[in-house]
Amino acid sequence: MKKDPPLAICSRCNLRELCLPTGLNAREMEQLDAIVTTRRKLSRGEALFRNGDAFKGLYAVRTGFFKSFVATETGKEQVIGFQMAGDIIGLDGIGSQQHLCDTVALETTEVCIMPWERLEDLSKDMPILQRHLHRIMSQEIVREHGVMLLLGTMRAEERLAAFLLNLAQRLNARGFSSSEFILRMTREEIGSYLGLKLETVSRTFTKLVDTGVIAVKSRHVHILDMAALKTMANAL
Amino acid sequence: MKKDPPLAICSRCNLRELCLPTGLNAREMEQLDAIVTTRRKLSRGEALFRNGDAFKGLYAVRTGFFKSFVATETGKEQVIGFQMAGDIIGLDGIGSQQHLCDTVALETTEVCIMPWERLEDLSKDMPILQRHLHRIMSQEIVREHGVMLLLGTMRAEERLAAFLLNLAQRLNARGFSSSEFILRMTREEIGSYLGLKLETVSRTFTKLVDTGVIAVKSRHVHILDMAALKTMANAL
DNA sequence: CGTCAAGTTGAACTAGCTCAACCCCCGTGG
DNA sequence: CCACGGGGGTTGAGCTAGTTCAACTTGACG
Repeated sequence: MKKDPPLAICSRCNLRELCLPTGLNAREMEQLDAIVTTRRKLSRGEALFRNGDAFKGLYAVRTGFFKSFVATETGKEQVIGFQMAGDIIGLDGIGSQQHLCDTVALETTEVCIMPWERLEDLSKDMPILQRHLHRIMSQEIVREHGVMLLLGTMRAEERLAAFLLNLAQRLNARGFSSSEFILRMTREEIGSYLGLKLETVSRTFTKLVDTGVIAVKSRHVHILDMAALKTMANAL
Repeated sequence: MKKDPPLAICSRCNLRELCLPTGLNAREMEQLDAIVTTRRKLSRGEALFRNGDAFKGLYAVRTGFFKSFVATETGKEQVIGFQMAGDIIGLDGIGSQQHLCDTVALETTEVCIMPWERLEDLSKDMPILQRHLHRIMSQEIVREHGVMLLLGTMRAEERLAAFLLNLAQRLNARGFSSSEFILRMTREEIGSYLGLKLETVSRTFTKLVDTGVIAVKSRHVHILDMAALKTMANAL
């Protein structure tokens, strides 16, 4: 974790449109730049924060993948999301001022740290930022509704199809191929997210391969028939 | 839907501590009162809003129960929450300025309407309100993590136990009995929320009755052994 | 008093789980 | 350079929790 005076990078960051509000003037941009004074690099398996850690601010993913999960005393774990470049992490901590889930790097990653106090402060005089924060939180709520729908009503094939589609769309929005990508998570982690056992995830993968919808080589996924995949997911 | 000049009621509302920030001075309280100019009564089955409706503001439940649910084009429905007095409804609409789920009254209800523009505006000069709004959204995110854990990892008995406990706690926080209450939703609605079929919900109820943990007479539930129920839920 | 929605219960079925064997990388150290 | 060790992945066989379908009961309300 290195610390230096304003990096003045947000204004030139290629993830700008993803994690920042649009329509800021130069002065506002400058003020925002001033907030992101710290970055942090993590390596595979390292925790960005743990359940119970004090909440200090939000994190914007610059590179790499994360997983967030909640766990019970009895050892059950539920992955609640995978975050990639441009995603904002840490919203769970705002309410109680401490984190209520774990977030761990799935590979080498880098995040920008945005101290919450300063965000709250700045948003008072910057309506665009205020609106953006509200938007991010609201969208996270909506995203979770989708996951609940998936967990509550969909069958294994539908779940996996929806998962792959979601990944594809998000990668596409970041300028990557939406039809060919590398999974950053294990079958077990996918299973935990989808409410399935890893064996079921594996079997469902081979089922999708057998029907010619995708090609899979370990973690390398190639979507061959996007339309068919969409039909299978048939539920956002 | 009746409309009259400032009802000046928040300041005297017995749900104050639930839906409003604490620590407001008289002037701030007055400003907040001025926001809630409208209330709305609904009867059983009536929709507060539907998926796609324009987002106008948040709703604070005054009396009665609601359910919110998302649905797919293919007819699948997932209940994402039940709201009772003091709960805030409508956060899903902030991001896109339109609602992305349905919310329907389960019985005769009344809500206070809080126009979003005015809330956003007022929160600029009222840090306590700003923080409160952030808190509400963050807590909703955390709540949904709990539901995801339930849907992804728990078995039928655990789900129902967790559901009943949650209801009991929330009713208790509102001054009602935590051991005896009336369910406002059908078995089917409970099932939709818990990711189970109505028959499974019914069977699980009778299982809990047979083991002496609860007594049930149609929608009337009596928790006989709170400790045992907690053990079964064993996962928040 | 009849009707209809909601709830219960039974019996057969099945999607996904469990357990277990096996394979395939890939990195490490001899 | 090769052997080996171990985490991740696949596949099979049997099992089980929960679903499905269907019959029946209960209770609220006009």
